[in-house]
Formats: sequence, structure tokens, C-alpha cells
Amino acid sequence: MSRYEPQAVEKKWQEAWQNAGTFTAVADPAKPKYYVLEMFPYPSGRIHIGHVRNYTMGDVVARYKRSAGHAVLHPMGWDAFGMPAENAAMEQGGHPKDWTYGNIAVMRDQMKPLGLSIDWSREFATCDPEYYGQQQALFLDMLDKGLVYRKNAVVNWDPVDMTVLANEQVIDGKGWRSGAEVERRELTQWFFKISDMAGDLLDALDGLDDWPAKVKLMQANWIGRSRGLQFAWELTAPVHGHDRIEVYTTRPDTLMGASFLGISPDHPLTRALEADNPDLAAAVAQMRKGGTTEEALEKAEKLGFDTGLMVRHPLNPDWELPVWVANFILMDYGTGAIFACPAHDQRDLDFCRKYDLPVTDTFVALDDPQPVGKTAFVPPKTEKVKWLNHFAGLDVATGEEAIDATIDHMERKGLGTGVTKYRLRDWGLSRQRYWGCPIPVVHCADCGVVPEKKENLPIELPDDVSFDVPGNPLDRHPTWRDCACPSCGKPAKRETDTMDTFVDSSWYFARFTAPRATTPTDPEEVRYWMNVDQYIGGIEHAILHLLYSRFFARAMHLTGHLPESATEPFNALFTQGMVTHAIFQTRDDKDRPVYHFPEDVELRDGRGFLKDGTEVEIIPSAKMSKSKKNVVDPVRIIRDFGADTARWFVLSDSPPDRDVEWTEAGAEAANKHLNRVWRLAGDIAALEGAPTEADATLLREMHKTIFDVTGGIDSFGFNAAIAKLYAFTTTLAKSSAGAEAKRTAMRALAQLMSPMTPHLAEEIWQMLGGEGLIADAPWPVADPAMLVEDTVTLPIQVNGKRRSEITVPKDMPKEEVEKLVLAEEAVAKALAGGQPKKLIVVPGRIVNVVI
RNA sequence: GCGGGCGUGGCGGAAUGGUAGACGCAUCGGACUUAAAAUCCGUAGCCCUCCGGGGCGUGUGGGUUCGAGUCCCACCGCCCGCACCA
Repeated sequence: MSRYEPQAVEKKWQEAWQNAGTFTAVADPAKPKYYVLEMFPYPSGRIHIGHVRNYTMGDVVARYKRSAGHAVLHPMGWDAFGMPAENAAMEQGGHPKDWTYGNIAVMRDQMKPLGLSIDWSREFATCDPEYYGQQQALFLDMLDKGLVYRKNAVVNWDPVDMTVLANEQVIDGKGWRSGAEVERRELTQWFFKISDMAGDLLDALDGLDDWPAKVKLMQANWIGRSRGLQFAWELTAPVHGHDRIEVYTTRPDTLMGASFLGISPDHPLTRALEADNPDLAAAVAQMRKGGTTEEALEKAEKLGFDTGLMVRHPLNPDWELPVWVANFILMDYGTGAIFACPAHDQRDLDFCRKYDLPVTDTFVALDDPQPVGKTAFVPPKTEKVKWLNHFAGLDVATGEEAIDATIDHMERKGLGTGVTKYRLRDWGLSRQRYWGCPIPVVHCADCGVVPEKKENLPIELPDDVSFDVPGNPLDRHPTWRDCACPSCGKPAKRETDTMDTFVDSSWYFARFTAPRATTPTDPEEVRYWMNVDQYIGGIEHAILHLLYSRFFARAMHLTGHLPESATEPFNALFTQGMVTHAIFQTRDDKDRPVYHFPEDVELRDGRGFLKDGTEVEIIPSAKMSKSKKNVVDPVRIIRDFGADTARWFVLSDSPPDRDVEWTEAGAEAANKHLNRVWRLAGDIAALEGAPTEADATLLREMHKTIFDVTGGIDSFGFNAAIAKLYAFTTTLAKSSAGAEAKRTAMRALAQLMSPMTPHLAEEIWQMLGGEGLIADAPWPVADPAMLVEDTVTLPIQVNGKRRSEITVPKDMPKEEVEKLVLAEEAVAKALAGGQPKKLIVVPGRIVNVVI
């Protein structure tokens, strides 16, 4: 028997699409547009099966929308800047540029055989000077609008690699690469003013109806809005020009429980006191050690230092409290100073117990009015509690009510102001790295920081750099830094910081609408193509990438590069699950795990054995990892089974938002099924025979399948859609309908499969004499008249349990159905001559007899 | 600690409040074959059965409903996000 030969067939149709320019995106005002985008890949060197799943999902949507009459934009590019390229240069020699472009070439070659409906003419890499030059232009416009600024900030500094590290690059307080103890260092850094938009970024989440609730929630938590009171504590004696300390609190209602006033080690007052207090300076130096990550801070023990200063309680000038420096107070939240209320805050309590400071209850539980011991009493803010001599006269009230009442009270007395604050901080974009987009400004001795002139863009990275010494090669380059001040023309120095790679990915979606434009975007193209109608990617980008992109879209609107309608750039978001694989493991003589490649393991009855007969332990469905040897290589899958099999399998087994486990058996089954469809198509193409009475049934099934599969694709129910396609294949194979009806049904099946298995679909289309490319054929539409049966089978329940069924004409009146139901033997038996209490007929669905 | 999600056969999973287990994998039986592969057909939640059928079943316990995998409450288990944020 002949077999389907995917390798030859897939190549043939990829060439046909290429030659016909089938997937070139063309703006056509006569058509509705649809922009499908999958998060673009980092050019690590090889594609992995997760890419296959991600891009296949996008491709299904893109091909379906195209068939359904949309002008579709489905582009691909490369998120190409970043540290791995520099690390490769440091470890293996070579240049980050060569490494990156080499990887892109390899990955493009691995990706193209998947047969994705991508408009490759729009491809770009973020390290192309044409791209990052426009990014520099964007930066200058944002600088002009006050959306970028420079400030001193405390950062994670790796003293060996001599660079700033992002929080996630600090592991257990040490640099992830160098292993050196990370220091908190204050540096002048560039920042995007994302915090200005915190309120809008939070409020606008409500309008994102087609985003997963989980992602919106994660963003909302990240932005973290809180309402509180800002007010001042007067020092008993002014010191270093400070006569008061500003404090922010979300629990002003606990003001009477104040124990001490705490200030951050980075507070201006701390810095002033350090100068003439060596003990304090030493203590503060200790506190500043270690990373700034929240995790590192949590593990750190509470440290404090009594400054000896005293402040007066705002509600009682006779009440004096000590001022402590405490390591758990962050300078960049609130005012960098707090009042501690140990009775109702665990870390304040820990601190007070350690340093023997007073603990005063301000409220107690209604049912159990115990004073606080080792555990702070922190009930939900919605729970009613009993207040102890509250200054605004509260007795029994919830925390919420008390907070509102207190803010009100303090504002009326002119003692403080209600303030809304956000957890979200400005986005530090400076990186002391080579392989990134240069920040296009110049430092002039006379003019200060001067923006580069737009006509000088792109400021290109120099090629002649070395990576044999740690630190930023741009800093030590002999000539690259030298330039003329754009303002006064005198010799000046370029900024050597480059941009965080998150900047690159924060606007690439807009650039795809006009990737060769000589401005960041082209107004006409961007108006036509934006927004991204469907964005698809991993949940790991739920916060940073998506939040930054939302910020950039707003910034690009303010700078005239995006229309207002694109300030929320992604209409719908889908977060797909991972592709996982079992781990095969044995133990060595020291009981350490030894991992085995799937191809070295033979599976029998759910158990796995090595070639020498040793049984392996199977750890199911784990994240793929090279070190665990549970990685499947898409290149091998495509070679062995073809791209259509890989595409079909990654979609078929699990809902797209959940993880799917790659199994060899599953891939083989997918391959078998596609072969079966191919053979069936061949049989049907050769079939002769007049119409039969089975034609109507087959066509009815066909229309149902069209309806179900279309609905499945529309709602990202790819696995369910594929299940319907399996079922319809069996129906078609068993049908005794005539040749014409079968050919019609087969063509519909090919069309419905075409988004998932486009090559096979083209092949079948051709076998059955379909006109042109199936990719150009209009999507089949289900005829509503064919979806309703003439008769329906109604299950009959007695007290909610199924007892029988009747088949009746679909529009039979209720009364007649009721008569038939009561006449049913099973019903009559259950009634035993009596009358039912109730008879519920849900037309077309079910009947329930209540006895 | 705070927030969110999910628990359905041996496995992946399906099911607008309306016949639970579609579809696929694995399993078992059969056909074709000298044989195997490939292919095709059939069976399959658990228990009982006089073979007509009956009972029990979607993590556990309650509730709403004519009817609950689906809605509500409590609990158990697993997964994820955030976390010294004042």
C-alpha cells in the first residue's frame, strides 16, 4: 500500500505558497483585517517543541481568519539582544553579533519547514540597526515628553562582572554568573516614568475582556494600588535641617498603637546622621549589604539602630517616641519612613520584641479580646473589631470603616492627607552591557546630558570590542565614546549604558505593521493593522513584557507614533501551556539520579526499560530540560513524521492553555490518523457511484462538523475541534453515500483540517480536483437548516434518573410529548397507577417526570 | 501570610444547569496474513444480574434545583502568582 510522504509533500506546498506569495500581508480596506501575533523568540540557537506549539496555535488562527475573508498580518521576528550572546562571546570567543545572526539563520531554517503562514518579508531582528535606530528615535521623543529621566537609584551591583543585575539574576544574594556577593549600590540610571501611568494601567485592565482573568489579576497585584494617610511627625529637636519626618501608612486607624518611628537606611535623614555617628554608619553599612530582592530581604533578619532622636505623636504632643533606623523599611515605597504598630503588624512586632519596644493594642477581636502576644493581630479589613479608646470615637467597626474615618478625621484637623500610592515603581532601563540598544544621549562638560540629534541615528554599536575583561566594553572602547556635543559642538562623551532588552520587545508589534518605515511607525499602516487582534504567548510574560508593552503603547500615542485606539495594543491575549515530557531516571551507586534520553528507553505496558534490560523510573510530564534529557527535538520529529503530524499532535491532546505531554505514542497516533485521512481521500477520489439515500445523512454530519470545528477554532478549543474531526473521519469512512456526496464531504474535511495540517489539506484538495490552493478557498459555512434533525431523541428521567427515551418529531407540541411520555412503559411502571407531581419537558433536550 | 486556579476511567481529556466519560492513547478480542508489520472491525467506569435490567459513580461533606461535573458553603489535596509595600 502506498504511504503518505510528508517530506516531499510538505516541501512542495511550501514552495507553492512561497511562489504565489500567499501569505504576504496586504492592507485591503475592502476587507476586515486581522493581526495574529505570537511572542517572538529569542535566538538561542535551536527551536524547541514549545515554539512549535506556540506558532502552530497562531498559525491555526491566522489561516482560519484568512480563509474566512480577513486581510491577515502574521509576522515573525527575533528578540535578539541580550546577555546570552555576550556570555557566549566570553566563554567561546567570537562576537555577539555573529553568534546572534548565526543562531537566527539556523532557527529560521528550522522554523520554515513547519509551514507557518508567516509573511517573512516583514522579518526583522531587534539587533538590526534599522530597528534599534527607530527605538532610539522613540527614546528621544519620550525624553522630550518627560517620559524618561535620570535619577540615582539603589541597584544590585555585581562587583566581579562590574554590572547591574536584574533582581531575577540575583540568586541567594550572589550574582548568577560570577557567584560574587551582590552589593546594593547607588548609581545614576535611566528610568521610564511608568509609575505616572500606574492608575490608568490598572483601571484599563477592566476593559480587556479577552484577556485571561489570571493575567489581569497578576498585573493588578503588581501595580498594587493602596490608599493611606501621609502625615508628619515633629522632631523634638531639629537635626541637620530636618525638623519633621513624613510618614505614609495604610493603617492610620492604628495610630494610637504607635511604638516607634522607623526610617530606611537610605532615608536622607539616615544619610545625614551617618556623617557624624560612626556607630550608626557601621550599622547602616551592615543593613545595606545583600541584594535588594524581596526574597533576599525577607530572609534577612530584622536589624535596627536607635538614632537617639525623638518625635512627638501628632495627636498628643506630650507623647514622645524614639526614631530607629530599620533594615526592613524601603526607601522607594511611601516616604521611606513608617510608624511601627507592633500589635497589628508582624514585622513591627518582631522588631519590637527583639529591641524591647512597647506593644499597644488598638483593637481586639469581638469574640476573643486577648492582648497581642507573639503573633500580631491582623484581621481582614472587612471584619468588625472592638476599638480601644479610638481618637475619632470608634467603638465596633471594620478596619475599612476605621481607615476611612481616620483619614477623614486627620484631613479635617489639617494633620495629614489621604494619598493613593502604587507598588509599581519606575522602570530602570539602564544596563551596563554591550549587546543592547545604545541610549542615544551625550554627556557634555558644558551642556550636561544632551539628546543626540535624530539625523545621527542610529547610534550603532561598534564592532571592534573585546570580552576578555569583565565590565562594559563600550566603557573601554578607545574611540566610540568620543563625539561632538549636539548642542555646543565641543568634544563630548556618549552614554555607554544600553537599554534593557524588555524595551526592544515593548513595541515590536507596532513595528511589524511597517517594518521598513524610516520613522518608528507609518501612520497609515499602523492605523490599518493595529491592534493585535490575537496575541499568543507564555504565562511567564504575564507581568513584565505585557505591562511594559501597555506602557509603551501609551507612550507611543503621546509621542504621535500610535493612534489613541492602540493604547491597549492587544485586543485578545491567550496564554498557552508548555510542552512537557516524561523523565527517565535510574540511580547510580551513590543513589544520585542518572537521566536517559527517550530514544534509549523502550516502553512496555507503561514501564520503561533500557537496552540492557534495566528498568527506569518514569517521572511523568515534567518541564523539558536539557540536563534531565527529556527534550524532544522538533527537527527530528519533522524528519520522522512531517510537520503536519507535529502540528496536529501538539494541538490534539490537551486544551491549549494547559500543559501537553509529548509522547512518542501520541505522535505516532497522530501520524497514523493523517495517513488514514490521506488514504481515505485517495479512495474517495477514485470512487464512482450514483447518489444514495445515505447522502443526506452524510451532508448533515458534514454541516454539523463545520459548525463544531469553526466554533472550536474561534474559542481556542483546538483539542475539541480535532476530536470532532476524528469523529467525522470515521463517519465519512463508514458512510455508504454516493461518490459526489463523499467528495463534497472530503473536501470539507480537508478545509476544516487545513489550519492544523495545511500541507496534507492542500494535497487532498488537489487529489479531489479542488480549484487553486485550499489556502485561498473560502472557509466552509454551516447551513443552519442542515443542523437541525427532523426528529429528536429525548431522554426520559424519573426523578432526575434516566429511565427511557422516546424519539419524536422535532416540533411536536409539548402536550403530545407529555402524553407519549406517560404512555412509556418505564414511566407507567414508576407511577404505579398514580399521577406525577410534575412533568418537565425541555423542548428538544430532555423530559423529567417527578413523582 | 495574601491572591488565584484546578481535582472526571489505567492515562490525556469531553460535556450552553439537561443521557457523565465524546475523541485519542494504552488494554483486550476478532478479521486479513504462512507469519509479522501495516490496515480494518469490535469491546471496555465500578459492582450485581434470573441477561430483561438494577445499584453506585466527576476529591470529601452539606446546600440550591424537577434535574448539579457544572451554581453556593465548608473541608482536603495539588498547582501557580505575589510577598518586609508601611
